[in-house]
Amino acid sequence: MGEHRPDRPSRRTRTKTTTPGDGAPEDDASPTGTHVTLQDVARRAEVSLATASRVLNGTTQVRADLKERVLAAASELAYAPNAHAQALARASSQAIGLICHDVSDPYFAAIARGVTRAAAEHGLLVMLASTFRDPAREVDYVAMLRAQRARAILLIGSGFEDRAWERSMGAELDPYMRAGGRVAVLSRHRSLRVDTVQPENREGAAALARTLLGLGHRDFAVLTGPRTLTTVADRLGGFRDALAEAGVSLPDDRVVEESFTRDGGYAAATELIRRGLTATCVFALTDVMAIGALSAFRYHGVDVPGQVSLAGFDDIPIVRDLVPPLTTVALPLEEMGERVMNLAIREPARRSRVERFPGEVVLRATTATPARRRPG
Amino acid sequence: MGEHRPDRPSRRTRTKTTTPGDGAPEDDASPTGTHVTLQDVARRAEVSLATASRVLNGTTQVRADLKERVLAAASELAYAPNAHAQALARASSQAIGLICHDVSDPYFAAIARGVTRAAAEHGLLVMLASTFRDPAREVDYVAMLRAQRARAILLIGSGFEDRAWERSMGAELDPYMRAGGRVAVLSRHRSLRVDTVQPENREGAAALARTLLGLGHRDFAVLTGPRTLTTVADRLGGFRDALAEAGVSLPDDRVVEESFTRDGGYAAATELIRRGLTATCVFALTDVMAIGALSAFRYHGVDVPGQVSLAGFDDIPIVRDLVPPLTTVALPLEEMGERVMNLAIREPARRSRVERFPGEVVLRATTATPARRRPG
DNA sequence: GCGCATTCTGAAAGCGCTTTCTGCTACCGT
DNA sequence: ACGGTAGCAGAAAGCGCTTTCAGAATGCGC
Repeated sequence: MGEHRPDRPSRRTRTKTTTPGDGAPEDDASPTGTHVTLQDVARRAEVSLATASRVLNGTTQVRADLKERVLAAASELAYAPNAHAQALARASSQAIGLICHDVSDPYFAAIARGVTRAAAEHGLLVMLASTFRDPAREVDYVAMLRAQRARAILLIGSGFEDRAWERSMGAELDPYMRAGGRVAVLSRHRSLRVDTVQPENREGAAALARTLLGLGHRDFAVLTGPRTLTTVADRLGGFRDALAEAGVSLPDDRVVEESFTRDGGYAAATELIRRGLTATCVFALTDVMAIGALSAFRYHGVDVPGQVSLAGFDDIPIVRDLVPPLTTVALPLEEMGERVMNLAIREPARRSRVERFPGEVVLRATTATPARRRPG
Repeated sequence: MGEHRPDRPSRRTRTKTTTPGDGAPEDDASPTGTHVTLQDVARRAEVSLATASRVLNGTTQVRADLKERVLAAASELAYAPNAHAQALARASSQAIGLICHDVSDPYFAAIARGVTRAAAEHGLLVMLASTFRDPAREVDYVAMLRAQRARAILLIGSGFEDRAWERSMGAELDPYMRAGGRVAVLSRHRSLRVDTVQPENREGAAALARTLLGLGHRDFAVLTGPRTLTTVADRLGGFRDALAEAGVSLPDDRVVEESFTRDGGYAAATELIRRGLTATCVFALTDVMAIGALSAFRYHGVDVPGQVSLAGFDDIPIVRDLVPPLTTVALPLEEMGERVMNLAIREPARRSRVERFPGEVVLRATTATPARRRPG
């Protein structure tokens, strides 16, 4: 019946619980406890819920004056939409999950940087989980992320070669993916048929081996992490195979296994020394281990590269600042992080994509031609 | 996209018809698109929604056989509760927000490690945001986290001493806190009345200054980050004041400002050299800058600590592996991360708590008694 | 055997939002 | 002038869960 009133009639319609005494100052701020809802905004703007929603989302054209009222109301009330309600209503969330072993490891930190950067570009929030290398915890996190209806789950870091783990991981991941969840992994392959960013560990390690061989080394030792990690298998395998091609063998007692950490590297190098270091060149499977090894060598008065050459893998940013700067196989970590993120939110392909990132051998000063004791 | 669920009313119909109890228990694994809901579980267990919910939450005693049926159904369907729906219904979420400048900075990485560890203990998920030192982005993230109804928001890293920023930050934080959101910060104080973990930057820097003075240095230079950061003000202030107490001044041209990064440190040190380095001791306001500085000195053939001593601040893990190992002021970064997390989820106090963490000067090998050119 | 307290179950009302669907007004062509 | 169409506002139906609330079933005392 009514024309749209050109003038504003008394504000506040049948407000149920609006604060009485609508004095001069715009008193709205409920003192505590409850959030401002879209309903509040709509009421204050004297429009329907639907209209308020439309204005705020720009879904549909809304008459200019209404639009303005809504916007004003929203800002006056400092309205923040409830992302959970939105996620529920839209059946999709604004968050992606990132699972890695340990954020404070420079390798993961660099990748996480790439991921968060890429996520920011898409207006996504990153939920970060560190498993501290506990497979069970990894599965738990996937469950949580699944519950959060994360738009995608990113698994960063080597998978475990373990049947039980693969099974329970699959039990979480399968239903997640079946329901439309996206999964992408960095650096793992076995048993997971998902989009993958794959550093060429095997080839990189092989290339490194050849380079080291080219320097004249014939006597190697390797500092490795847990053998259940696919990365270990690949890097160690690639290295060993390339050596074998040149007729150089890598006896088992030259491979020292420790945890994939700085301290692990330190311990492994120390163990090597204890066994009576004869190798002229040591390959630490990750830069982080190499850092520890370098310190161990220094501590024990073993000159690098004078007495022994040392090489790592990953090229985390810090290694160029070491003394001597570390020879390593460079991986574009941050870029890999961006790629895995982008893979995950891209339209799913019929079959899983694999993006390979070759490693580039970068020779720095921890390696030199073998100076002593060449194997006869 | 077709719905293939015969036993499930298609979305958004107004059919009130609950499917009558037709016997045929079969058809579960929905091929695609839609998640398993509690409704599905209840139906399969032939109990009500309420009962299923109660079983899964252990809210109330439920008859043993029903309980068993629900549990079985849930596991057979690989049910994962929708955290958004839970958050909505319970009006509280399982996630906390962590805002830092850059995860890949070892300082933040170490803190993030502590935070994620503590969060895991409480079954919380951490939503991580890197601002890349952009104040506007920081405010945006708070808005997002607010929308997510994050249980708490953790602001890690120095705040900006900037009126406009403080205002817009407050505009987000105030309503959030008023609605029951918890906020805790690490390393900032101005303008935010919230629970705080406070490294004693001023005192730490002062203690460092005194130690350095004690070594015999009288001629200092400082490598600093952006002056709008409170951390810069505190560390620089503390250092300068302690110097002043000993009658040593720190002229402005001895303070080089660069970004708070490794490259910033490198650039700042290079600039110092360009100006004709006369100081016998250089204080880099963060270890990360010190790392860059150390490399710059090495590159330019300046011996540390032979020609110049160098000290940092924070004691990030890597600095003990530098050559020479870096003298610095140690902060228990990981522990601080745990504390700020715990502060945030603890019952809010009537007035904001402040937990102070003193820095401990740890002398390593980048500092020595001044070997040359003593002033005066 | 009956009334009443005691459990436990299921129906239903939200939580805050999006998105039909319906219905209105204004405008168009003829 | 009239039907037809476009454009836009509002009512209401969910999204998947938790949690009252009321009702059914059981047990007890007398």
